[in-house]
Amino acid sequence: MPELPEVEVTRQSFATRIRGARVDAVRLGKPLRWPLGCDPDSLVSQSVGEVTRRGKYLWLALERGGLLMHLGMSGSLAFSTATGLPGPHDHFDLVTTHGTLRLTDPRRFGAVVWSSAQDAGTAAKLLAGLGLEPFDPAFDGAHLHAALRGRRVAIKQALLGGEIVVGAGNIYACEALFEARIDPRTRSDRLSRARCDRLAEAVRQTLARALELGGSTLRDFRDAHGMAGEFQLQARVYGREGEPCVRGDGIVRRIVQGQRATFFCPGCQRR
DNA sequence: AAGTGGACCTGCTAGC
DNA sequence: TGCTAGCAGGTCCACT
Repeated sequence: MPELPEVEVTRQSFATRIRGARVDAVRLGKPLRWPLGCDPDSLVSQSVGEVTRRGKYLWLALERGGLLMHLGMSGSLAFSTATGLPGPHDHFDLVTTHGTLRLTDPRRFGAVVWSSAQDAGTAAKLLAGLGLEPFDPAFDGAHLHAALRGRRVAIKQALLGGEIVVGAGNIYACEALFEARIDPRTRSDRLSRARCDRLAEAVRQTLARALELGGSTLRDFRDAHGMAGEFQLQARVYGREGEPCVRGDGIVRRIVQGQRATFFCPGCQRR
């Protein structure tokens, strides 16, 4: 579910409220993608610091380390002072003096991983090798062009890979390629510098716009206040197979790349 | 090294 | 109405 905008919207919706709280209890549900990596009780009494984001990961700083959180495909976080009894898909509760942070994740591709200040362990491995943040000024056409050199994969898959730029998942990768008028099947190393300029800009614009709108609500995305996003109303190609292109250049097609659906307009998106 | 496909898990929906 | 196949926002890992 959550791509960068959804993760960032989630972060913003509880970061300030949880800051300075003290952990009272931790409750675990079913196993997530990775084990927590510590005794849950060892988190109790630690105070909560900043909540930051790297790619689609959230980092919740605690006194002696922190928690690296990922929402996977179906995860969402809620932060509330009136958290009810856990349901079948509630797999992590961080009960604090300011409220309870709860991860709900039906498919359990998400994760919450402890990382101590001394030994970052699994968390460090997960963050290693991530590409630039899309809003980092260093992410531009020149960077993209250089990073794509020698890569023969389709540009769509290079964007999704996350080693060049993080944050664009399946929806926003499709949308950004549409904005940049680039065929998602284009071989990465065949993109001119000028097209890389356009694509880098399109990635930033697409993510920024989704962020302003509060993220996507493809199914049931909610931020930690329970607010729905509105980007779905803005998707120009994603999920629009068979519909006329909004530019009027053809009919939106659906293909499969790397076992993921890709939507694009063969009329205005060129190789 | 880069590319490919499988794996993880559950819920929803389209189609029969 | 009820069952089943197929699909879903991510990304790690093993293998070629």
